[in-house]
Amino acid sequence: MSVEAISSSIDQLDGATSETDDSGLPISPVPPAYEQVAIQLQELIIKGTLTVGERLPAEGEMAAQFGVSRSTIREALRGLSSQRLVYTKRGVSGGTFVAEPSSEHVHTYLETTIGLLSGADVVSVDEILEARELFEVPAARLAAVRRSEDDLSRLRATLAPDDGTDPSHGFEGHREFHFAILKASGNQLLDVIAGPVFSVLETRFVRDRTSSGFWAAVETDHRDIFDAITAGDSEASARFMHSHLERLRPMYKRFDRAVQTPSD
Amino acid sequence: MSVEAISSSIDQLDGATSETDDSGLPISPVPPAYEQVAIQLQELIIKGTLTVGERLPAEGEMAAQFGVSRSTIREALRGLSSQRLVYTKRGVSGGTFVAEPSSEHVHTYLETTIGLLSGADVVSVDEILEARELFEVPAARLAAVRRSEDDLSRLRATLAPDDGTDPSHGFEGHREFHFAILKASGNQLLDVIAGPVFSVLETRFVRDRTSSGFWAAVETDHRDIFDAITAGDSEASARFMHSHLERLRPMYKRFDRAVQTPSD
DNA sequence: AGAAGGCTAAAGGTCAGACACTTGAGGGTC
DNA sequence: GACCCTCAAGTGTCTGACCTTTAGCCTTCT
Repeated sequence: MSVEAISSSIDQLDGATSETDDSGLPISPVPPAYEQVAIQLQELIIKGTLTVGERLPAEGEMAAQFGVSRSTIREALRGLSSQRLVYTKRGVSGGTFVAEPSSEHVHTYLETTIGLLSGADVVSVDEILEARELFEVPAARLAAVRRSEDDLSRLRATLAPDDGTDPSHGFEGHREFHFAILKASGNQLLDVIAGPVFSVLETRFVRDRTSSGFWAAVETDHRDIFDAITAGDSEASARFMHSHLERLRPMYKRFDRAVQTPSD
Repeated sequence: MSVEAISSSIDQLDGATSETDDSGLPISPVPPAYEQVAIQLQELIIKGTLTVGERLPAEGEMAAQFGVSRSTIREALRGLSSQRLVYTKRGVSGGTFVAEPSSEHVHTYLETTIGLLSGADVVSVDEILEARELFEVPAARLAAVRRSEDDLSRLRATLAPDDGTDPSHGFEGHREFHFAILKASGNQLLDVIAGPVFSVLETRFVRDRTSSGFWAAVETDHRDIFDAITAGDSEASARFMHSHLERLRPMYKRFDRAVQTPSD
């Protein structure tokens, strides 16, 4: 699985001719060398020829193996590392290593990308809101059945302290509560996908603190959901989450298109 | 919005000191220049300072603006282009341009990443199967209400022709059918998210053709769902989809962990 | 006049080689 | 035995050159 496996899997580059062409013409533009290298390495990683944590050959060695210059190799690696497929370490024990897939990276990527899709009007707020409901209502249902003690205390921590109605609590508490629900759903894939959808709504559409009465109502909703989850009542939990999201909906819609305030 | 906007937003690099540190120590490792450049450009794109389709300055110009070499700029750009934030064109009218966000790219990325997450056992098949059900059942429900004529004919095309029970139809037809349902749901976000989840199941867990009796049952399920969608009966549609997925479930589980067959 | 073909310049793609910086390890000194 | 120094391997960065691609322009031939 080490360097030998790599060098045996490598197609030396010279005048590669790919066979598919978007425009339907028989000719095909040769992709740049850095891209070919990146693709080959990516395949080795995806197929599992290169295992997680494994160290790739040094840049210079790879350059020799692929028959390209070190700069080309580096450009390929930059692409892979920005996709979190590899990471690099400096120093004598340094090198390029196959990265461990992490759901956090996916979260970051999705948040950025969904934000861009919505900013470019490829997807509408309504679609995001609908998707959110599709994700979070089942999440609440699952959470009621699966929540651990840790989940419960995490949820409890996001609720406003007592009845003090701490005004500063609203926004952050709301955020944390919903993330905690997703986590408590016990399905990491749901968590990692629904999290960014929610984040985008929060960061792109909610700007100002709304009236304190509003946050009080939100808080009440949260407590209802929390109680249902604590009681293990999945249907009530789903129902409360549903009506909670209905209450929130107009808030997001109101701020739609009011983004891009040049003041940061 | 052009070069001036960029140069005014650029932090010339020399001895930048970031303030956050994972290990909690007061010192902080300075990220490589290419990364700093990439981050700055990424922010300009996300914030909308650089608009879609806009051309960035030539590599040489940016190198001068950032106070780094052209290689460093290029490494930064490779990272951005592998995230599909920018793309490059060669020739006299060439350059680096801000890319239009596309749901296809998201699909590709998610498929790769979810595949890796499952390959590394970060998420289990059960989680993927559960998430799929969470996505596709509502998709079927929505499709029944929203499907256009195009959607219907696309769906119809994925069904086996008549009763010929074309044996080769099974797998591909199944694939197409589910994608068509997602599309017919009318929610692109749901489509772009659920699509890769389904793809991963198909490409990583289903390998062999199962018995023809199995595919016949699948075909019957598909027709039931199709009829319900055609009739606009959202609840029936959801119900049929649900039982269809229950039928499929053991198939995926059976092939779990039987991956990594070295024969390609 | 119009079409075909070649010239040119701008911009990305690639290369070679050098040097700087980082970091773990081994060895030497007190 | 603890501390410091040096060394080596590897990534990070720079320089400067040359190649390749491509659109527009210009020339030339019909």
